[in-house]
Amino acid sequence: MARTQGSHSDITGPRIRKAALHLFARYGYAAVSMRQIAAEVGVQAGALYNYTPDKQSLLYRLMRDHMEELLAAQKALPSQDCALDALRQFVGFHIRFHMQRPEEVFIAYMELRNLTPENFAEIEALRRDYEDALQGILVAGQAEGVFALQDAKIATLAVIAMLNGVMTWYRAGGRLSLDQVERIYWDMVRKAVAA
Amino acid sequence: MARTQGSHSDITGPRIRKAALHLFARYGYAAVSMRQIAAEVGVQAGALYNYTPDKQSLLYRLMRDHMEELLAAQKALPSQDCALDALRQFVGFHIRFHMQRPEEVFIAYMELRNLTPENFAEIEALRRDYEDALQGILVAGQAEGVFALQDAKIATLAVIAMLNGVMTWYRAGGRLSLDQVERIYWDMVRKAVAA
DNA sequence: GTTCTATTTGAACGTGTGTTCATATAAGCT
DNA sequence: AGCTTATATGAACACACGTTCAAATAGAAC
Repeated sequence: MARTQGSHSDITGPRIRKAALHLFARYGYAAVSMRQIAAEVGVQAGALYNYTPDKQSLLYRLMRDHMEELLAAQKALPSQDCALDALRQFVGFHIRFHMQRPEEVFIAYMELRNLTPENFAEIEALRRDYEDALQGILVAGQAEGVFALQDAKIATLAVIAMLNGVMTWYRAGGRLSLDQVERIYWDMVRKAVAA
Repeated sequence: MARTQGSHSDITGPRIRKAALHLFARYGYAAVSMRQIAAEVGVQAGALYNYTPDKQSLLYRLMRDHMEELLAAQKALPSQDCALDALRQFVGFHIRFHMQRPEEVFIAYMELRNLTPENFAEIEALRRDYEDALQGILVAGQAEGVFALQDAKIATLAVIAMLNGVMTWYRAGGRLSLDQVERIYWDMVRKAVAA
């Protein structure tokens, strides 16, 4: 049981991250030990330290990678002609992206308080970037006259909170398809911000 | 430092619960030790066990008391003539009740996974009771023809998720008064479920 | 087939965990 | 003033924690 250059190393690293992801999502960062993560990978605890400087970095990197993926995917969306289309696209994107990564999403807002202050600030900045994208759409829609909002910032947070609620109940194979879920939420969001 | 019948006992008990509330809300159940709680109260760790059988019960009782208070207060609301008024009343109640207990609210949905299965089932039942009250209003409104919902259950969860979002950003003394916040959210909820 | 080195082990470090319990203490009752 | 008893102490229990590191190991390179 030793190395295989660019083999064990390339395999163990991702497996550790995946195990940490599952366990943090299931039991919470503080309740999961390095030994549990190691056991899930099939390795001794000491071996983890070839891949992460410490437990905190394991959490931070999971969150940062998730947020950066989210931002990159959002920025890659095709631009739309009107705010209504942009909002529809955003709602569909948000629901689908998050549905595909329930564990990352769960960790990303349950474990914020377990980040060191510096790490927290970085993640929080990424989150604000994402919120700003939605807020931009809402403000543009107000200018177009298709949206009517008493407060754009609060509307932004309200829409995201509502959409994130999907995560708490949706289970693949349940009574509703993803398409249906998307339609239902789009209907509510559209009406909530409508002029 | 010993007892005062119906004095130390009546004082230490609540102080322990209050300390646990603050610390669990701030750092999370798993990250808080019995010794930290004891230190906050100004007592040794062993003394806590005169007031709680174990750490788990401390968490469970905080959550159960909170949920029962919430349910009792909700059931005590005056009945309304129409679903629209009932929904407006519910939105106002929900926002104000939760704003007054940010720590209890935070714990009640961040620490669910740290409950034993039996305790979790009980809390979850209480939560469902509360959701059912809102769902009843929405269904009644559909019958009256004032609400139009593709799916009443999802609308219920969406409204609650949206309202709970307030907790993540509202700070007393911020740029918006509670009345303003209530108006803004009521505006969005009303439109989201409107026929 | 030998050497080299990336990778893993396994034990150890110091500290902290939830919980228990014999002992000490001080207030209430008579 | 003395007795009783509710309350709190403080040490101890067995175990778990994150992290470190010398030593062992096994694939890659020659």
